[in-house]
Amino acid sequence: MEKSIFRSLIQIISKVQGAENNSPDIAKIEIELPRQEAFGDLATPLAMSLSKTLRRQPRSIAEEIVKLIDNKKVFEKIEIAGPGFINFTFTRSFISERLSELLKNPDSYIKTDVGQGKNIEIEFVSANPTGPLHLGHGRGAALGSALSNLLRETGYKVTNEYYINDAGIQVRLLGMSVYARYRQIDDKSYPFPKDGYKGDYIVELAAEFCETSNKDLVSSLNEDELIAAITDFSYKKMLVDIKTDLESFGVAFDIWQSEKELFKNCGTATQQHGSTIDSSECTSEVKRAINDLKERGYIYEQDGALWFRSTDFGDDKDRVIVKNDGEFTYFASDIAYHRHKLEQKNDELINIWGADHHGYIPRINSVIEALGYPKDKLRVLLVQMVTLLRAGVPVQMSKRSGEFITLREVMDEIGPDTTRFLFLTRRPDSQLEVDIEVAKSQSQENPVYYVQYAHARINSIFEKAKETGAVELGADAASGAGLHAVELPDFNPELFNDEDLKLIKKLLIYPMVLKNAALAHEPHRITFYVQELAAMFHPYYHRNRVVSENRELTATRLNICKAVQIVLRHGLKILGVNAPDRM
RNA sequence: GCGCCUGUAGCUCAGUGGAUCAGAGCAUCGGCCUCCGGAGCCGAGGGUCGGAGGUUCGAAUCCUCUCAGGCGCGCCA
Repeated sequence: MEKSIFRSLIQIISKVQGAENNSPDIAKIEIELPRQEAFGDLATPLAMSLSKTLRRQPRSIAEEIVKLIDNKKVFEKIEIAGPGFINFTFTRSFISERLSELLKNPDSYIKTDVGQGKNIEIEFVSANPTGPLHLGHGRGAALGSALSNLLRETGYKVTNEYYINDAGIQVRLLGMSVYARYRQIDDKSYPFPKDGYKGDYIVELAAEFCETSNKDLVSSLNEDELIAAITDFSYKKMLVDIKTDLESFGVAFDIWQSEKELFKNCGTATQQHGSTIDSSECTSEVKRAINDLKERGYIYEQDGALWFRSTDFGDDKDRVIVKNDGEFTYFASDIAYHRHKLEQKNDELINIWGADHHGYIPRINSVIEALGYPKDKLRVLLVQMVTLLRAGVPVQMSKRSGEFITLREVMDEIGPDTTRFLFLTRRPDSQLEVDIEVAKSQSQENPVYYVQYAHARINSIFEKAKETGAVELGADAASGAGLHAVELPDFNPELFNDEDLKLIKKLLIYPMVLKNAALAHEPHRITFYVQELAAMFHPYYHRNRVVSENRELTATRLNICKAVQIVLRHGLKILGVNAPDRM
């Protein structure tokens, strides 16, 4: 819908700007929703933004623009209001034509092409495989997958990626913890590692290893080998659990990138120690990355360690990548990882991190620049912390102490749909308090049900229509479950009342909402839109009888209902929430 | 101490590239089941947008300071 305004404005903007400034900045044409209905359907502050460069009064620019727009088929009226807003109101015939398009070709109507086929890679969750996912991870997972869906619907080619930190000390600590629990099965006094993971799941892992492992094989191993075997078993098991939880949560990844792989030196999986960096062909990603930076002159040695000069790119201090004991830091593999992603023909990278990693942003941005890429190639989105309460009392979250509430528990208690919706109705950068008791008790009046109910309700309207034979539904109607693909007789735009029109206009701006949400990387806008749409539909339903004796009116309203359902389904799908036909 | 994020209705939160409204849900109070699903609808009350300055014709929105909460500031991950 806003395209029609764009078209009109693009044609005339250069005329208005005149010869002295003939580079119409189309990207800067903003089209927005007026705050009040009385101000028309869509509005643009264009005249006001032009007034700065043209040094003219906004209202006079607006007048000139309005005079030049000549499209009576599309615009019912164009008004100048306030300091220089141009308000557009569409004609009924244009609205009805757009509604037809939405009904006949929903995909092409909804599809916008802000992405222009660009490859975009989103890395999210990436929790260490040392324990079950907790609620904070759930927030990142909800955001990441919704953003991924959103970008896919707006013309990007999206890859979802999970980075597995399977090479570091945390995994070793997991192994030591499980090993200790394993030994404790026979010897209760066996010491537990000081900073070990204390959760019950560690005990379970030990028991499981005990049950499933080959006894003869185990007894033939020395202690180091046994620890290695237990470590391997444990983190792989955790990874399986994580994948299972994510699946239940409706989150899928295209790539599971192992950190360990980045250290692989032509087929050997052992992590390389020592700071000697060779440049032979047969070398690990990590070493190649460091060599790359070295050649570019950003690496130096000091105090027996190898440093990356990130201060060249605005970081507070330089960062160590190989410690003086010869071990790589976590940062080293992260450099390699990002270099690897950049080499994969990705036009854009997005990382979704917990806010506790925000201090890490300058150094990773430095890496992008040091490798010769533009800084804005990578965008880090921060997800603020989730504070968990149970009946008003904060629950301490710590994997090490073993006291935390898992994503799995919450999904089991309140369901994946509610959990996702809960996360997606908040801006990612505001801290979130979740009271588990409240979330549970609210479940009957949860906003997600409100939206889903609108969808289910429409389905039952179709059933009613079919049952009463008020209109002839196409052949699809007979197929039973899920009437959303139903074929309907045409609608008659003359029958639209004010409420019909209001609802239809809300539907028609949906692509604009998607586009803006995609540009801002803010899926929560869809959540709010979908709630608003449901909040318009329910009252509409109560005041406007859909299935009636009047066949033409029935057909018209069924079409509107169908359009509402199409948009609701689409929006909910982006959010990763079910759109049930019955509840 | 320095840096990042956040302070909006009793609660949980939208709105924050100025103009064109301080809003939603929950909770509270009062109505609606001869009629397509009451997980719904209609209505009411409730906020000096943390505070103080500043810029402007105009600020929840921008600038400065301040108070409060969260999170960072390792040759940890």
